[in-house]
Amino acid sequence: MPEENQQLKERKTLDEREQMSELERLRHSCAHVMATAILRLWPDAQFAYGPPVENGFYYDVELDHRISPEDFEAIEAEMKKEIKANNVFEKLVVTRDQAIADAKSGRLGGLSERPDNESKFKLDLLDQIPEGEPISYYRNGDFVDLCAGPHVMRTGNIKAFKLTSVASAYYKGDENNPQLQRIYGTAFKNKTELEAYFTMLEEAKKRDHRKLGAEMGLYTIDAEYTGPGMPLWLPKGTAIVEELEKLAKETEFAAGYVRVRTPHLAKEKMYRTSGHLPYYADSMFPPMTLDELAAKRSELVEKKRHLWEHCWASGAVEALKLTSAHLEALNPSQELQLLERRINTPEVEVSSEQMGCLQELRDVARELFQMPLAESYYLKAMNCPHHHRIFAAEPRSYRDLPLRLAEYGCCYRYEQSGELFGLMRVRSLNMNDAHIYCTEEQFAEEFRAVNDMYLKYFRIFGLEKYVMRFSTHSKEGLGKKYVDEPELWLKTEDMVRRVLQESGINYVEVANEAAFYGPKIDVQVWSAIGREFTIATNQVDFAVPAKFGLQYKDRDNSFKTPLCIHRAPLGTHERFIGFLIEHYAGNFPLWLAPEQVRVLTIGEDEALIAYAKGILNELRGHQVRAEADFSHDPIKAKVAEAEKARVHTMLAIGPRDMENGNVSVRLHGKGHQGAKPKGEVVSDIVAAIRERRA
RNA sequence: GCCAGUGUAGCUCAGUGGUAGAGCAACGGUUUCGUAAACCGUAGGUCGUCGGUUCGACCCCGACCACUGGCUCCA
Repeated sequence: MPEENQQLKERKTLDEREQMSELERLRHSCAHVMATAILRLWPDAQFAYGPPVENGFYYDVELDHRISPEDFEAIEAEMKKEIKANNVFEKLVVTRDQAIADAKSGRLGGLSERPDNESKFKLDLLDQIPEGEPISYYRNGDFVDLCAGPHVMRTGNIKAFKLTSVASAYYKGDENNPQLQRIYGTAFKNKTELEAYFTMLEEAKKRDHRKLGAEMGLYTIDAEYTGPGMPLWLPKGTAIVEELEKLAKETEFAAGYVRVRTPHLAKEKMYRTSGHLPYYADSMFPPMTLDELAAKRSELVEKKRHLWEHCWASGAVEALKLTSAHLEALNPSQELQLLERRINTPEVEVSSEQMGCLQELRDVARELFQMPLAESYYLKAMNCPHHHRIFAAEPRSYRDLPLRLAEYGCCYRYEQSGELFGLMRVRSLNMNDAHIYCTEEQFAEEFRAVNDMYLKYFRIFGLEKYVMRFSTHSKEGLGKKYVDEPELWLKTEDMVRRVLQESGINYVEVANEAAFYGPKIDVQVWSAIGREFTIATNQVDFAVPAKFGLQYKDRDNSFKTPLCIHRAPLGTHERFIGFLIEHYAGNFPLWLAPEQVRVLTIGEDEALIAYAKGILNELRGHQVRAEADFSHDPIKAKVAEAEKARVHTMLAIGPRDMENGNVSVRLHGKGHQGAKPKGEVVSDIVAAIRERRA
């Protein structure tokens, strides 16, 4: 099934291919033109896949020469020649035998036949084309490629294109396959659209959370001392973190959640029991092994080895009728038992010297056996097992359910080094986590309530576009990728599907991407500039509570295992704030702004400063994050600095304001709002924060 | 983890096989001013780290680290 899915994704049906938009045709055609150009420069190149993608196209190529952006100019120049030649994209339908012969001659994905350089990827692709499906080539000039099309009419139709980047990719996405160079480019109907696209990219760059995060002093990543992927939250960033926590705590409290706190570490047994270790050990930090007796232990092991040797030499072991093969198979407990038994069996005849040696050996073996074992602790990569143990901490009745345990717990995941990305992919993460334990009857309602909470958050943050990706299991993965409970899977997935349908949530179903313990829902949202983010996840767990033996006593006095819903609507602080930075372009609404208000004085009159301080203190008394700028700079400079720092509200105070009991208000990015009575301004600010106004 | 690219002051960037430069920020002073930047001065860098080549390396070479673009992964 995984392979099948992969292929479905890569190999569109002919019908689907006919659906290609005009822009996709153009881009796919541009990929052929790029291949043509690359072959002019490096005739040995072997091509694999070259599809259009969301923002352009790519072509995967195998080539000894490492293509770098410095080569783009030359490739683009060759592409321009091919475009200027205005060759027709000509479709040729061939027989399978013909295609195989052409691939073997190196003709497919080439400018001519290439003896000793067969079109190996094309041969493999041919193999995947189902019997009976027509096989076609597309030819432009000398370049002939195995391709189902469709294409634009002529190479000259490509009016605006640009190569953008080079990356590597495994053939068919499988790391066991050869690694190919993937050359990315994009193409548009005309130059204006191409330029608009690059302008949009520039915009996105300006909103990049890494750039804004540094500029605004929200967080820093100290790879040298703290470690890569482990952000340090600076005071300004912490202000945002804590606002989000406050929002989550208030929302969850109102929805009947209770809060818990759990340690960052747990013994190996925790993750053995939960079943996470076999699946995720690689993405956890390696365990810390606590063994205070390590030195003593190795000393005893050494001593025991010597004693065994001595016993062998003295013949004591033969007297016990033991072979070395026999001994090697023993574990410490068996070893000890065996020694005890033989020593205490009267009919075994050994000399007193031999007996002394055996007894000494037995004593060492016993001491070793009785020593406490080393303990391994893992940094927690998820909160669920800890919460399960809280569930297990006391007897539970059906009257206690649903039990909703919430925690803003810090987890640690050993993400692959190449995977780290600003705040979006980190190794230390704070999750807005909660686990809801409920009965099967309660499940639908609980699940619906969780979804409602997501929608509520979307409104607060002004997220208009979202989709919930509902991931289900595959039969083939049962017992491998997924716990082997076919009926429970189907039943639970049905429940989830029904709730999604009934509550009119926008969702898509994706096969084969569930968590190992149950179906999951990933929440995708789109930022203000239309970039997609997966911010949250919501999972059903029908397996792990049973592994921990979690039970509640039902009405009929029988014990039952609860269902568990894992949910994290705000995902991790890290990713969510990274998303918000881009979404708001760093211009946070008042309630989230790190610096909500800055009081700016005009002039340095003592009475004026005192008046300004009064306002500052009043705001702080209301828990408003307010700062002051009483420096010597002219007001123009103070305003410029505050605007640059993205302070939400600037209160300028000069002699005129003081005389009238006013302050003059300026909003970041919105300019001067005029002077208003002091009290009115303060209560407005406080109300806007309380209501979390956009 | 894999492939490729990048690494000069807190930030944005110049620069050269022969002792490192600018603007902004910082600090000190002058300026007393009404909504995006008054003026003068001072200080700030083992040019990512470690090795190699060289009379001499920030520059050339190698390894490592980090970041970036992808791939793979994502409880």
